[in-house]
Amino acid sequence: MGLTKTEIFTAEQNRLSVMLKAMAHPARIAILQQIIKSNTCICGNLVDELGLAQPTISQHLKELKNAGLIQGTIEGVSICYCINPTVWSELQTGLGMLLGSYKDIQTCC
Amino acid sequence: MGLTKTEIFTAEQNRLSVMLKAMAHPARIAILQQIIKSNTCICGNLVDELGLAQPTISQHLKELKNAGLIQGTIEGVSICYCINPTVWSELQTGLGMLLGSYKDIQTCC
DNA sequence: TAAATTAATCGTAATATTGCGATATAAAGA
DNA sequence: TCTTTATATCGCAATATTACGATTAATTTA
Repeated sequence: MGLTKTEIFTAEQNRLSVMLKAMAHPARIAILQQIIKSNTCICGNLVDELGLAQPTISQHLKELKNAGLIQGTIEGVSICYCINPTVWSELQTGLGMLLGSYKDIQTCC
Repeated sequence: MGLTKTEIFTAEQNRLSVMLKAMAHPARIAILQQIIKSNTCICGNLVDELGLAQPTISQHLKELKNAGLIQGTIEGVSICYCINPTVWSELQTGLGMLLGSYKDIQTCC
């Protein structure tokens, strides 16, 4: 298989899982942190900052872009990436709902 | 390959990515929601609630347990699963740092 | 126009994930 | 003890992910 059965879940569950999967890699977490830190929008210097090859970085950027978390605009020869504010707040809302729904009161387990 | 280069990232980045990967599947999101909703700790009725086979559910539970997000205690014949409060708050902190570090002020992209 | 720079894409190898049928394990009840 | 019930594990097939060398595409500069 290797194929996720998305049809038996809600659109919200599938959407959140797509965003989480995009973030579920140390390189992509590092990329997001870099983009946020260097608020001038980072370009291809990610290859220098992280220790991964250029095609690998490019692929990780693509996945973040596919999930909608980041967006890129052409800036001359290089490309300027930044957080997509809309999707970022969608992520915050979705995660907030899930994480916040648990209240540490149960004495069950 | 298929193998993540964890050695070039920080422990925090790797740890967060492990927790996110555990959550990055609609079935596992659904399982977490069920566990939280039925605060009496859910057991094997997940198989009925979700439309997945028993071995598949068992495997998803294992991955959530491996990431530390849930814990299970034997309750007679069945097993009682619940959220691990410590790891849950670790996750909230880690995600809060990452998500909160972005301020929507940039006019860059 | 030619060279340089930057980033995407192609192709491939190694490994991981997903899903499930079949089977094993372990505790409870007859 | 034998059966039932609840889960875990094994093994497998299909697919996805990760990483990167080689190459391509696009833009800027000489």
